[in-house]
Amino acid sequence: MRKNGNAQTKPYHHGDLSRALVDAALRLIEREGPSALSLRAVAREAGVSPAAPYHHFADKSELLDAVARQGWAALGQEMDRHLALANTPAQKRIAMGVAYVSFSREHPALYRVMGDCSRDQEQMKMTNDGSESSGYVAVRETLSAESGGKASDIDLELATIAAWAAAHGLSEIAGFRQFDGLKAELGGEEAFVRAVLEHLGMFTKTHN
Amino acid sequence: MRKNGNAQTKPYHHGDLSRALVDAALRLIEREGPSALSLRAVAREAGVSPAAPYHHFADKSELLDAVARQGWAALGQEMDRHLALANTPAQKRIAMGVAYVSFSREHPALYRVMGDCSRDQEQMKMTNDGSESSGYVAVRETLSAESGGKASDIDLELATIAAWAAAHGLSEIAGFRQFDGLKAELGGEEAFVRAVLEHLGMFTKTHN
DNA sequence: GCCACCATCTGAACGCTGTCAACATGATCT
DNA sequence: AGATCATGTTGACAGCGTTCAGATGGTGGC
Repeated sequence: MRKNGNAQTKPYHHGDLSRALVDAALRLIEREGPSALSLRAVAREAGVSPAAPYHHFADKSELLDAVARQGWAALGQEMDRHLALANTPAQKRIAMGVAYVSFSREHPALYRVMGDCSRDQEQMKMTNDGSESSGYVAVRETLSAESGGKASDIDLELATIAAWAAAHGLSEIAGFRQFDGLKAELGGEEAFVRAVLEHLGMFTKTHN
Repeated sequence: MRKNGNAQTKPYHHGDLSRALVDAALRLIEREGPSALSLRAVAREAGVSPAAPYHHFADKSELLDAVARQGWAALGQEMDRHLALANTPAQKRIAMGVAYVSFSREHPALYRVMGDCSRDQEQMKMTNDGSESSGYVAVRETLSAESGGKASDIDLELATIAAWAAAHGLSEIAGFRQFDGLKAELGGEEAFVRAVLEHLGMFTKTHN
């Protein structure tokens, strides 16, 4: 009845409404913020009736899922781009963190939708299949390289999770007004983000 | 016209509807989840008409604000409780992190409301006045003690922000299913959280 | 070339939501 | 006692997600 699989088959009437709806949602989200993102508004933006999306998505959350996937893909590209500019593992680790937080700060509404989707599904939805996201793997590999390959698998996993948690947490609080003074002092938000990330383990005792 | 200040003056008809509404919201949020938290549902739960809340809160978000403040207060108490059980600064740092994440994991719906409010107001709303939250100060003091008082103010601030970001980030991803195996291996979710927090700065180079 | 089929889109409807204006109630002050 | 005003109710409005019956029009079989 309803397509749940790859919605890539060309539609008949519109042209490609699935994609048009996602694009309309992305446009709306950047223009009006996440609270303005109603199904009806998306349909309006795409120029179709409020019921039209239901032939392509089971419900609103499935449309938001598609938007979120687009967002995670873009974030992954951004991390790759920053990664290519860094040389040492330590530089790479920081570069990925800065890329992650910068993206979330430049597209806060989209990042919010991405986070809501992940939370609802209780997983990082960065790939549509069940495999690990390329970003997650890249972080772990960088940490592995930084340890000289001497870290155990479990330590590596835990450190990767910690890094991811820090990036996500910083993404959500970096915009708080109480940091405005500190940002000015450090020369901008990116410098602030970099500084925070560099202070992550400042007082963590060495592990055995 | 509408009270925006301390809504603690005893109401006439109901008894204390402001508080009753917040309590009803907390009850609803734990029972039905955050998506069921509509103004009308809260009024229903409190046994009043849908328009009654508007004599105590300007709009829905102001009611949620009050709920969030209650949540931050409870979280602060929980952190204090864990703090009292730890001895060394390092233990205290970890204990506060575990307390934070445990609270958010035990009351996920409430924590979501708390986060949404903070995000909308672009600040950590842990106190109703503009002062720094006691939790934030406690973290900074612990980190200061751990450094032996030798860390600069700015380093201390950055490290505190990093710690807060990590705790918040871990709160949001700790429930993801992809960590279930790791949690089982480590002996439960709290052990997992503790392990992640201890790996926070695993590969961070020493600062100068 | 025609027709039946079916994916796609529309229009109208339902119950829900947040919010408001008008009105009712009743405690408090003089 | 009577005025006042904070508090509560009722009824209404637009907008929301969602569903369903029916219109539309491209596609494959004959």
